[in-house]
Parts: sequence; structure tokens; C-alpha cells
Amino acid sequence: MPRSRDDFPLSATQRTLPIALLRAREAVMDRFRPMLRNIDVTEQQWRVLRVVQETEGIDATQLARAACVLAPSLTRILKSLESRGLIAQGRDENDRRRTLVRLTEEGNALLHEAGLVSARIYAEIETKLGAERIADLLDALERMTDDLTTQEDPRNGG
Amino acid sequence: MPRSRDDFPLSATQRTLPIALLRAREAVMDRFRPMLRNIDVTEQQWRVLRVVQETEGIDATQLARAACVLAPSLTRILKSLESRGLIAQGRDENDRRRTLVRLTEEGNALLHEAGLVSARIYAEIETKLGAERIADLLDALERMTDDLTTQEDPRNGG
DNA sequence: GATTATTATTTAACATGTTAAGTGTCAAAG
DNA sequence: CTTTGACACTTAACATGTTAAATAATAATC
Repeated sequence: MPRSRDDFPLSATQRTLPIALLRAREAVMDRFRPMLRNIDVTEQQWRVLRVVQETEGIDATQLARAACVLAPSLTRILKSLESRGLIAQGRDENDRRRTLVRLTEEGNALLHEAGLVSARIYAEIETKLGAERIADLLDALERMTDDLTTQEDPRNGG
Repeated sequence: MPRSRDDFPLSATQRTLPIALLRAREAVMDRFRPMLRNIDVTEQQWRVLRVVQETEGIDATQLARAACVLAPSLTRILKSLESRGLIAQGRDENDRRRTLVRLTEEGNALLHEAGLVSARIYAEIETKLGAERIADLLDALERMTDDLTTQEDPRNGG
């Protein structure tokens, strides 16, 4: 009796938020990985590019937060993307500590084309799962994230 | 007008499954990281240890799947945990390709103590969010993972 | 039983996660 | 204007993610 691909003994660790969130994310990302591989861009690089596209001239700190990458990772990613000619970095003249990032024309072209494929994949997922179901899940996830991130006021002893 | 910690412009990428799942997972894991750091065990090592605890004598392939780590990562993790005396590896006598993993007494002691702390943290999260809400979210995540993982039968022309 | 295919694991190479420490810039205080 | 502190990265070091290729052992085939 062979075990199928997702058959492992149902145990406590499999029914926890960290594992369930990780597995769900893997399931989603598996659909996008072929596209990313086609354009030779990693998952994290893609997130960074998408955020830069949405907010041209964003600074590194906000970019890191929005793309969910740590500052040291972002440093390397920006260096890599710049050497590939996809983005350009500059200094904020008002605060020369800050790095400002924008897409090059080449980066813009890449995002335009890959963005179409990405949108199609997301639409497929939406068809498979149902738009409302995804919206509900997104709402639940965002609420949970907020509730866990908001640190309780220490004055409300408890 | 300073921007608060989680204030970034609300844009499309922030309302997608990959980002939302990533952020939710980060919010949860932030609660466990201090404990993990205390015992000098990484997030992935902890998952591996927990699964081994649940299924003593598990083989590497099932262990990797249950702990959500890739085979090459597992190789390194097991080597590291073995060198610390927390686990022991052996060969399956019926199939000498397979590596079987079990906890040492030291590993068992570590998991017992840290497991208490972990359970307390999880209980805190449950109190903050509500047990039913977590259960519903886990159900939704598991359903979505299943629905995305199940490859449609090619005979049902699509 | 030798050949071939398949499976389980490992190794290698590069990218990122993670933490700590270092560097340059701005801002407040003296 | 200098000192101190805070902020925005950057670098370094180690662990893991990810893919491809290599090894070893089993299974299937002729």
C-alpha cells in the first residue's frame, strides 16, 4: 500500500498555525515558481520589483517592509537587480542616508510582460478557489496579523 | 507626521495570498523566536525536532515532508543536530538507502522543557485570537492547500 | 544475473534569512 | 561647532532555501 504524496501521519504539529501557514504558502507559490524561473528572478526579487513598480522612488526601508525582506537581504537583492540593469539606485538629496529605488526601462518591460503572466496565474487560482473565499481568507489573515502585531498597552495590566 | 511601524501605502501586492500568508506567518513566529533563541535552535531545526518527537524512527523523506524542509536542508540540519547530541541517525536495515532518525535522551529532555514553553506561547495566542477563530483559519488553510495541491485529472479536459 | 530504471540521500553552488557589528548621515544638546 | 544619540543602511558569518548533479541502494526487465 504505497503512500501518496501528501500522506503523512496526522499529528499535532501539522495542525498548528506556523506549519499550516507555511504549507499554504508553498502551495500557492508552487504555481508561480515556473514563471519566476522563466525570467530568472527569485521569489524575493520578484516581491521587491513589484513593490518598486507600485511605488517608484521608494526608499529602502519602506521597500524592505512592503516586500517582507530584511535589510541585509535587500542590500544584496538591490545590488543584484542593479547589476542586471532592472533597477537604479540613488540617494535622497534631502536625507543622504536614504537609498531611493526606481525601475529602469528594462525593468519596466520585464515587469509588464511577467505581470501579465502573473495576473493570469492568480486568476487561475481565483477560479479554482473562488474569489469570495480568497477575500475572506485575506481578511482573516490580515486581522490575525494585526491582532498579533499590536502590542497590548502595558497600562492595561493583565 | 511620522509614519507608524506598519504604515505603508496600501497597494495591490499587500492584498495577495503570498504576501498575506508570509506576513501572517511572521506575526506568529515572532512570538516563538525568543524561546527558540533561548535554546539556540532555529525555526527549521525546531520543526524537525518536533516531528521526530512525534514519530520516533521516522525516515528522512517523511521527516522532510512533515517538517516542511527540503532534503538538502534536512541533511545539514540532521548533521548539526547530531553533532549537538540531540538526535541519532541510523540506517533502515530493510532498505539501506533510508536514514532513520530518533531523539537522544538529551534531545528528549530539551523538547520536554522547551515544549512546555512553546505550549504556553501557543495558549497565549489562542487566548488573544480565540480558539474557534484559529480552528476556522486552520480549516480554511488546509482546504486551500489541498485544493491547490490536488492536480486536476487530465482526463477531465480543462 | 547483468542492465536499466527508480528511489533515497548527499553534495555543490548560489540566493536569502537571521543576528550582530560596523559605517555614514542626520538631529538634538551642550 | 562639537558631542551624543538615533537612523539608514552595509558587511560579516552562519543557517537554510532552491536547483541541479552525483552517489548509493533497491526494483524491474530481459
